[in-house]
Amino acid sequence: MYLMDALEVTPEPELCCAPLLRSPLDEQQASDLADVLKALADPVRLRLVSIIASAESGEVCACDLPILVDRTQPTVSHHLSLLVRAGVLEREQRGKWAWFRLRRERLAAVGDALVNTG
Amino acid sequence: MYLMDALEVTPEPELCCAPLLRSPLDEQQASDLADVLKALADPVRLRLVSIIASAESGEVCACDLPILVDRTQPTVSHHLSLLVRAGVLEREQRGKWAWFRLRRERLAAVGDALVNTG
DNA sequence: GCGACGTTTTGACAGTGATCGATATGTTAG
DNA sequence: CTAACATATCGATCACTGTCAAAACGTCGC
Repeated sequence: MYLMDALEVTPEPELCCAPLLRSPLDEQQASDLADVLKALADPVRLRLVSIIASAESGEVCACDLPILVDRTQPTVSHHLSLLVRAGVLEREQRGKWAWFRLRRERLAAVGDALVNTG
Repeated sequence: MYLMDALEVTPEPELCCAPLLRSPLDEQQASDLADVLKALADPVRLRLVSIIASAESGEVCACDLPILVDRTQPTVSHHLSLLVRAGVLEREQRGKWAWFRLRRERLAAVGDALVNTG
């Protein structure tokens, strides 16, 4: 009983993003979805995501990325941190190196928000 | 035969957007997908899309939108024209009024690009 | 044609963001 | 501890964008 109340209070961890096509979004919902979309709406960041997504091991070392996207190391670092903050990437420090993995559920949730009716 | 060649030359009308997760995007693909995402990555534009998407008649008069999103009429006009240019909305002039409809195929194509593996 | 009304365009401004060089932080090897 | 290296942060610059008021454009009814 008490347990159930406690659980009731905790909002279930929505992956993100109310569905766009079901009903008019309120300002908060629109702002939340816009934040994730903004994180994705950059050519360099899209290339970073696609590179990481198609890595065989499922992860990529940050050290390889500046050459692959033709940007300086600080610029790439900045883009990666935006993607992590948006929940699209996962970061893991291993020794001196930082490795990045894709959070597919999160990307799928954004895709669903754009497509699904409810 | 000649016809088939002619058809072969004409690229089939891609709705948009190479799949993000199948292989590394080249600069052109990334730039194209980023353009559509940029058009969507704004709270006001997302609200406009969601309002139009959930209209019973399937279309909305521009005249009703400024109040609904709490922006001036020129600002709303600007956002609507961006969405039309991005292919997300369709515009139809009817007398003095401009009516807007959602292009669901296009939105679905963007969603697919984010989710599908290829 | 004229006046009223809906819409778009223009011009200006403030805020944001992508980028880089330089510097700081952090980790490992010796 | 120190030197070497990977990454993050800082500061500056430049381009872009959301916003509005004002003006231009288009369409309708008279």
